[in-house]
Amino acid sequence: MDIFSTLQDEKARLSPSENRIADILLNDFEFAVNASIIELAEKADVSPPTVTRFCRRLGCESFSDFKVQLARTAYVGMRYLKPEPKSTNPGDVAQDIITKAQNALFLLHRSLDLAAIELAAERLSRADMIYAFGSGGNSSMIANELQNRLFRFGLHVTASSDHGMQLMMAAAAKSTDVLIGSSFSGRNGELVRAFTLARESRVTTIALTQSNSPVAQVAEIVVPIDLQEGSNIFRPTSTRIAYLAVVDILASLVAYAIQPKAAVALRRIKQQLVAHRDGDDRQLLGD
Amino acid sequence: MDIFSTLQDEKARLSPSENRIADILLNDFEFAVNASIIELAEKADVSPPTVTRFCRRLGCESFSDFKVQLARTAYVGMRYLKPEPKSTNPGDVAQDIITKAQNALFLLHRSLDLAAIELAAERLSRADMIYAFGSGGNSSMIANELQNRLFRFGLHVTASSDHGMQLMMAAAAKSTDVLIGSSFSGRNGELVRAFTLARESRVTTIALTQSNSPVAQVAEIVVPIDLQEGSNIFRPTSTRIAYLAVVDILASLVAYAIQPKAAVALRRIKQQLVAHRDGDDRQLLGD
DNA sequence: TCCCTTATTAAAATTCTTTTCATGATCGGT
DNA sequence: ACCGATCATGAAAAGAATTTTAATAAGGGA
Repeated sequence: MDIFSTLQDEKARLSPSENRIADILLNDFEFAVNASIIELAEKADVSPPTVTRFCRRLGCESFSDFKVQLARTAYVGMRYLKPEPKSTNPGDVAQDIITKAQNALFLLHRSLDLAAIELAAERLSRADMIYAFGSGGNSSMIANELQNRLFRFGLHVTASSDHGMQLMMAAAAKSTDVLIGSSFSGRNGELVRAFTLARESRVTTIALTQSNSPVAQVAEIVVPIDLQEGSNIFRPTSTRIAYLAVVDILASLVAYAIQPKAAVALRRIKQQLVAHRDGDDRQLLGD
Repeated sequence: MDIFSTLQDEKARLSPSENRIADILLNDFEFAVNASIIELAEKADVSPPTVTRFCRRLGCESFSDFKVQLARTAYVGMRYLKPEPKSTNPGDVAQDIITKAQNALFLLHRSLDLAAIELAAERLSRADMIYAFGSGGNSSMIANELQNRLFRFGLHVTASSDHGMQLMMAAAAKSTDVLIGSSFSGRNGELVRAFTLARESRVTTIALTQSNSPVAQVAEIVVPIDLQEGSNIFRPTSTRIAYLAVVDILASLVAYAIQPKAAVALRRIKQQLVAHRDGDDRQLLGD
């Protein structure tokens, strides 16, 4: 577990002096990782022993252990306390985007519901047919991605971003099928309808969405993904990266669950692709 | 700049003793970040002053500064030295995938050609019409993503993953248009043809691909993305995440270049979406 | 109010880190 | 092969930083 979550958890129970130390960590992090215990103590207006105790309280061996933990967490975890890009020049924008993406992954990792993912993977790997639904630029990409990943293992999958088709497919699905749907906002009413319909025939329904959202409420298995977008309206990507990572995890688990079948299918696809190009075997599966 | 690249650069010039220290960092990193200078010196079979000198050589103030730098870089940067997932249980798979994704972003950030990106963004923002091409599950997703991002700014874009259409569109494009194509492998022969055709009419051509690949060779502007996939054939995702991040950067720079126009278009799209749902304004742009 | 618990620190002890200086090795040029 | 210069290294000393100890202060009930 990392320091910042511990800090969040403990902050209320901290004494006034310790709170001053915590504040420095949160506000002037750069200073904190570089300072000696004495400097830090001075800045917080406490004595060095208080700092040592503070570190121990947060689960560290010693002050230097604490600094290492801090630095380690911070590379990724800290940045979300400093929200916006410094300027619109390419270097800063790139840095900001990449940091946000790494953060999204970091937060995702922390909040993953592994049990749900495992269950979802298990159902997917046994499905007679898989329907992957999602609409709007983001979720439809996820639906396509699911198709793209799963068909390679020899599974039967189709993706749709068309509400009408989704409803018809949901109505036609059987109890041995799986419907997996993505909704970033959790408020895709049509998807809710499709899920509801599918559950009437006891089709397994899996939702990748925000927990406690309308979509989450109607799905049998919910893989919660709770990340809020940064306030910059131009940029919805980091959440998508998190979704992609979840799909990746799901697909990998499915692959492991059905190893032999998947390997055969993959080999065939690969041969097909290589024949179609110039025989370079090192290329990707697909482009 | 981070310690690991410095280490890579310097390693050849290091003395034998210093090399032993470097080896410990690379092989037993966990030990290294937690050890005191004395422990580290002992393990490397050198004296503490040698360690101090080693740290200075790598550009750090002191040993403790060095440890902080190390820990900071390591959270993301270090992991790629330990390649494969430990097991196929969900926790390990998730950890492995997320680490790889973060690494892909980390390596991408290091190798970004900002000048090329800036130039590409500038051309995109002035284009009369943008054609986004890509085939195969991965690149076609990127093409769609480009469309999805750019149309929101009021630009004219179309994406295609169909070779025939691509050729026709490339033939029809004018010199005020921009053709942007993605190829993970760089060996998409049809895309090469489309690029070649487009350049005959002096259409601006932008490639997101591996440097020095066939696709890169025919494009006017190359945004190089050079990451090799891990050896696990089940998993091509982390490269895609890097491509997505590049698209994100490009799209953001385009947005900044054409601010007012983009903001208006976005507002309209947002109203449309909100009206269509249940009026919750906090949701994403699209699902 | 008094006593107990907890928080805090000054000072001492300890441990870690760096500097200094001396030694040994290496290398290029005679 | 020899010499001198440069570099690498470590022992010991000096200097910091950190932790422990033990004593004080500050709250919070009985």
